[in-house]
Amino acid sequence: MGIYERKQREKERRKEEIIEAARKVFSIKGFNRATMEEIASEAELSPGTLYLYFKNKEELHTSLSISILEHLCDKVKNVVDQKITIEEKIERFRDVFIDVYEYDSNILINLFHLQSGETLKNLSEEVLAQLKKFSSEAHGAIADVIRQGIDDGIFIDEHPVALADVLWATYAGIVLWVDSKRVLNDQKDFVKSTLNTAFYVISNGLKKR
Amino acid sequence: MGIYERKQREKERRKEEIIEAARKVFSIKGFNRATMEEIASEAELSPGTLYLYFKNKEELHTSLSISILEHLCDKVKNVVDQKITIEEKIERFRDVFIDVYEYDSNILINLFHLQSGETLKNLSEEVLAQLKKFSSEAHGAIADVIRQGIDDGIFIDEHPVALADVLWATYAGIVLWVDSKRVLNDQKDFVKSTLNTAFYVISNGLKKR
Amino acid sequence: MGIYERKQREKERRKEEIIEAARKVFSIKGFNRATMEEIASEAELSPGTLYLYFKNKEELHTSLSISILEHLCDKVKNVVDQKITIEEKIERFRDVFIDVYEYDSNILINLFHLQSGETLKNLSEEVLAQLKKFSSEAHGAIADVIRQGIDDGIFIDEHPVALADVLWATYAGIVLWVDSKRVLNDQKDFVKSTLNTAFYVISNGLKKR
Amino acid sequence: MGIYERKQREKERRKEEIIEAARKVFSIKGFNRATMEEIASEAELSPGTLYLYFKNKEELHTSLSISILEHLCDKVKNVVDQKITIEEKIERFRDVFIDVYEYDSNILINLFHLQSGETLKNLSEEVLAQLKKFSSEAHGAIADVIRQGIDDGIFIDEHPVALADVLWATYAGIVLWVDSKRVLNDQKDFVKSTLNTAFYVISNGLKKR
DNA sequence: TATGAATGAGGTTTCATTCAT
DNA sequence: TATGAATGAAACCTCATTCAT
Repeated sequence: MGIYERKQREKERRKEEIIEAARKVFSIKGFNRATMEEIASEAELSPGTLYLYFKNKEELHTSLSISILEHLCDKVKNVVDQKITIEEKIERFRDVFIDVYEYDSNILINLFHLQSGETLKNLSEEVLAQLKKFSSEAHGAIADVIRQGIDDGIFIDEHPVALADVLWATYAGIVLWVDSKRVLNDQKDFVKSTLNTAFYVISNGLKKR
Repeated sequence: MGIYERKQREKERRKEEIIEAARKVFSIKGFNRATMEEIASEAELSPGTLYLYFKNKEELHTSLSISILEHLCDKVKNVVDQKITIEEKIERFRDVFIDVYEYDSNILINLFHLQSGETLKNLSEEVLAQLKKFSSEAHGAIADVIRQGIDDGIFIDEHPVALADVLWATYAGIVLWVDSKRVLNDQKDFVKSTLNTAFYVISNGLKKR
Repeated sequence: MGIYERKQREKERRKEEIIEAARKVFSIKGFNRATMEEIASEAELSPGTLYLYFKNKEELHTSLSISILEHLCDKVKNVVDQKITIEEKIERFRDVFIDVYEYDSNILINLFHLQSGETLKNLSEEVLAQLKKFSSEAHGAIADVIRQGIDDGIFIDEHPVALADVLWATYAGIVLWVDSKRVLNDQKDFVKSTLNTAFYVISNGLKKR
Repeated sequence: MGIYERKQREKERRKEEIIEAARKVFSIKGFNRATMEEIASEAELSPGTLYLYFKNKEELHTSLSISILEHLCDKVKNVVDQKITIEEKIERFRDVFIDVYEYDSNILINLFHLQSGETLKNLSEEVLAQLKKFSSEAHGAIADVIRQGIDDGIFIDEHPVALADVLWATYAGIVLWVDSKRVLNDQKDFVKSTLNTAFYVISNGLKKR
């Protein structure tokens, strides 16, 4: 391994460390209440160092979101490659969503929260590109499975991309909606059952009659 | 009308005016970038005055959210009272969601965005109560319709509240998800068609086979 | 006096106070080393308040420069109006320059120091306009006197504006040059004698032979 | 050449390279906006290396100033040695000033700008000594010529050092004054003509009647 | 009730400088 | 000698909120 590669790898490792620290802080405080100083302190670095690796707070946050999106994307693509029926794949998607939610629900909530217009202006090209990449890959994989279902004559004749949107959006919606209900109604952890119901309804609804 | 009632009514009117000004500013700037001074100026009041009517920025924002939630709630309940079939009612819910989205999509996005854990701590009891009230009323109305569908043997045998959750969460999810896709992929205004697809799938999925 | 005028006047007074505090701090520390907090503290105000009256540090500094430029301008115009010979007026200009230098040499030095390209970009239109106004008025008044001298056949046939430039630049140059010499050679306060010599040479040089 | 001399020479060469890089960056950005990292990058070195050759940013800047001052000094002394009349020498001084201005006006402006009190405190003895040396040499050379003119009965009976101050300060003043006018009035490149006028007035004014 | 000037804590960010390698 | 990652102090500026009038 050349000296350049070693440095590059070292740099990646450091980035990961910072992202890990950011995960903890953002998770507890949310974007606004989290401070760069706090994240730096969590990473046992000085505030200035963060800026050697991330352009600004916004970008650090997005890099964190990307890391979870990448994770999600990997798992979704993994489902596609499995040798199982279409219907089973749809069920596996549900499981992936539940897994990821359980892995880090707060960051997932932030992921959906912060992908709004104004937010994306301060991001570097690189980060924005990654965001798009993983986002469209995950989405594309789901659309592919649905397309297959349509081709097989199992699913209703709707545009597969639109159906993938529905699936994905439902996921996002349940995560957020349930989060707010948890606060308002002091109910806890019914994401799982709600997702189950949702997927039951949707997979039922996808099928031709 | 006594002097007390008149005062009370006057106060309500003033609150409405402020909320209206806040709607404009939050809609354009989002929660963080909007300033109390800007809202005050839009309402042709001084910053200090806002604090006579709302405890803080957070609460003003939530009051705004509530006003749209109330609107949504009214419309949902209106659907329930109509003399139409269950299936038509489900279709009407879709129309209500589309209407409200078109009325003020930005605020609606904020409504979902900001109902997250940390945010709700600064709210007064009164505001929190209202939030819960409209939220559960709207949700309950939907659940009632679904329950009816189940009782009529049309819909699948799932818990009606859970099914209402799914419906509602799907709505929230599509609004948010589509908003972020708009930014990432430069696509515009396909909320409507996505909602259509979603409701088609779901209403299909609700039905017994 | 109406309420509006009173407020306006009050605001002006407060601006003056801040400028006065800034004069002290900038005078001792120079532009870079002076901090807004220090100026605020000198003015017995909070840092935030400074920003109610001045857009930023740059503009506060320039406003200070303007106040001395205005003073200089007044005195120059005053000389022009006096009923004395052209040659006496030139001598009076010298006295004005010496007076102003003695009034606040440090700020005067800053005035010349900071009127450089990059600096002026952050200023508000209003401030920039004032800067130009006083600058060109003072300069114009000097040019007028010189023009008179040329018309009277006393002075050499050069463009009066160019000659005014020379006079003015000599002033600026001596203030700065002498300031740096003071540091390098530990000489003190020979601005006056240098200005005297300069004006002697120049007024001699202005005359036709 | 011994190993010590070679090292010394090598060190000088490296210093020159850094100064050259600094010239470019300071010239474009000015003292404050220029960063050590940028200068290092321009010199194809690392930031840390700059500190092996210069105590700090201030001293690097001053070294740059000195290099131009040395250049100026050389040229001035060169004029003195020429076999021409006193009056021609004064004219040559003007040409030297114009040449140097044209060579690097920005750095020259900085040279005058930054020789103010506070700035000089961080300089090493060595650098300060050089600054004084070239400064007084150039100035002394001019004074010598003027002294000669007085002795020859051509020039007015004033202290030659004071007259040299006037000449020098006029130069500094025009450079700065013209720079600020350029910004305020959008006029360009009339340093030359202003310097011409100034020298015409002054050389006229130096002469006895 | 309404004002709006003043507050001041606190955040992000920059960058000259250091030091282990 | 050279590196360059890391430091960390410090600065500017914002803005929600208060309170005397």
